[in-house]
Amino acid sequence: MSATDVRKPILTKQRRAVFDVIQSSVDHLSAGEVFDRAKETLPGISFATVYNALRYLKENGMIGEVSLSGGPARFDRITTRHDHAICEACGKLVDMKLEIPGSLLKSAIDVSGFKPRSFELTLWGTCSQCV
Amino acid sequence: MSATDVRKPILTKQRRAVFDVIQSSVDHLSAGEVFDRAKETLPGISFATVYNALRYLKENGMIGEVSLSGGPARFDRITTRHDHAICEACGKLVDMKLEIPGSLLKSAIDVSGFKPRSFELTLWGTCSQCV
DNA sequence: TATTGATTTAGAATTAGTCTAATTATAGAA
DNA sequence: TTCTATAATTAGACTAATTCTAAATCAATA
Repeated sequence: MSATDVRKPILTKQRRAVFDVIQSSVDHLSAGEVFDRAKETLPGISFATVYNALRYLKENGMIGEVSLSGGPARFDRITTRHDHAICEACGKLVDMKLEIPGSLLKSAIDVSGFKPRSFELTLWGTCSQCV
Repeated sequence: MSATDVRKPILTKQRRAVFDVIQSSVDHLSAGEVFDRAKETLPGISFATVYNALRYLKENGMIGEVSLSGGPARFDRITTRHDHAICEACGKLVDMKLEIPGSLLKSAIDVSGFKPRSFELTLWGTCSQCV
């Protein structure tokens, strides 16, 4: 789907169930966790459909994805640009909305030579519970 | 191993082979790619040893790790703090050394409440070859 | 209603990474 | 040097995460 394609996403009942699971959770769920919760409303839903739905929703900008090292991908109900802090002790993932200076972004674009789509600052460290 | 532990890492010949593979590649190799190349100098090396060595070298600050969504972890010969640009079309990973303003880092620490260990700006977009 | 294309399903397959138990290598003590 | 303890390596089984396949179902529309 190209950037100029503005068709409204088709939400089947399976896709809606997956979407609702993500929207209703503050946490960043893995595909397995989404599957477990989606089954509560749609007991017959299959694992493959959850994966298909996650990909579809992501491609249509309805959910976000975060990948951490050493674990499954996690899905994010926030789709606007934002940042993450990751606790290396307990794995906690915290959303942050930081103001990234335009000059920093400009130098990233200049140095890489990339056409930018998005960007994110990630902070690794220890959360207040784990210190 | 704690931050105050300054013992010199023990480099067996397998660990050295793995280290050399990563040092001699500008690309960010996956564990599988490291295994293939390490076998060229050490034909008997096993997959498990490559994983063990990668973990050991990482814990001892001799290599870095980058995780992208939808793919295996990749290893990085650069161990000093730096940033990455990722091409969403071809998967290319480009190293960048950006000057992250202290004020930005401070607000990330304040917002998250984390004790920081490291941080990184990631830029997603399209590289010059893929535009 | 019949057709067509998209979606879902179950389960197999694949990929990435970890674990286990036996073997081998290494460093230090006797 | 030989013995002993510890650590590292190996092969292969295992687990977890994700993707693929082919058949069945569903939904829109001719």
